[in-house]
Amino acid sequence: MDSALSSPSLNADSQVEKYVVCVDTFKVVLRLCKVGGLADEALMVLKKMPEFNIRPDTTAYNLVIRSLCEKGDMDMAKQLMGEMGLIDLYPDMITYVSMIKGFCDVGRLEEAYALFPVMSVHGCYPNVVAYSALLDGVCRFGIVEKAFELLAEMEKEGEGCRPNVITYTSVIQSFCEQGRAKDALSVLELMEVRGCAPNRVTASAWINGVCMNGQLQDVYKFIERIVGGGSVSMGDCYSSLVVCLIKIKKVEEAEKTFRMALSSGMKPDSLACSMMIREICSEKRVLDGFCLYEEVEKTGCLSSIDIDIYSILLAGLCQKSHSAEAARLARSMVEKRIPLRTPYVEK
DNA sequence: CTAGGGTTAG
Repeated sequence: MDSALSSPSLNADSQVEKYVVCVDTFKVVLRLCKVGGLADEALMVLKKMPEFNIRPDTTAYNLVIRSLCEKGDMDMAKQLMGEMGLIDLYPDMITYVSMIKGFCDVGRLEEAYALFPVMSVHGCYPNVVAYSALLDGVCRFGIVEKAFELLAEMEKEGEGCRPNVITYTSVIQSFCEQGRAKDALSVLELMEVRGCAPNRVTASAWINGVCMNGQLQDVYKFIERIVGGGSVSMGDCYSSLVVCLIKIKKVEEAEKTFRMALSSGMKPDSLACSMMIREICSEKRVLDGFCLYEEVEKTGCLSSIDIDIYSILLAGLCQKSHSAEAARLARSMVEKRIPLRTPYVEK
């Protein structure tokens, strides 16, 4: 990056032919830096802009600030935010949300808090996203009472601040991860009181947390309860459970659960299907994996399954000389126009 | 640039 910027082809004095470098050109580069996690390079690019007589805009600053925040370099991010004023730019909601999230991520909660009065003074009134970012930090650092206080405050602030399903789900996730099932339950109850329906992400967060804490017995009660609410399907809950069981290496239980779900007419989601079949194949039970695949296919929920599964199955079947099954699978792959992954072509 | 989740190596 450094050499590219200082090379003769990208230089303020000798702009390449007739191509005009403008602020959007730089933003393309800044966006690339951001997705690539190159915060320092982004900063360098930003500093280069004036040499091209281009004044960075708020978006440009936000891209760099966000990169720095993601890297955890909050001192530099803070400095940059301060510098915006020097060229008559003002931080907007995106700037503040980035900063709040960044401060929370590194545990500097006080500084995250301190941004709220500042942004209000500048006419940028905190919204649900800003509050949720702060709340997320508060929860992650285990300050339960403060979390409930903040939720109440958001409710009081009115329309643009009211906690929504994403807000509540984040809180539940934090609590579940910390093994605070009771507190998580209070949040779920609070959602119900406020008329905010949990969704599959809420359920997944819960199931994950409880599984990780080894409280599998509680999972089934929870699933019954949340499905009873009518906003999450049984299939979604069992899919999350299967994914989770595989993650904690309880493969046998995962398989039992998965098969049970299938035979009770649920439609497991594509991730659960993919992971389950992949797992069975990795245990060298390719034929079992293939049978399960065919069974899953009958339910019609295979449309978005990980396409690598086909290659894995086909390669396994060939290797174990299950030619009839291999041929059947190959035919259906051709019909569905599913390409064979290159590493498997030889097989 | 705008909050929350989950896989992977023949």
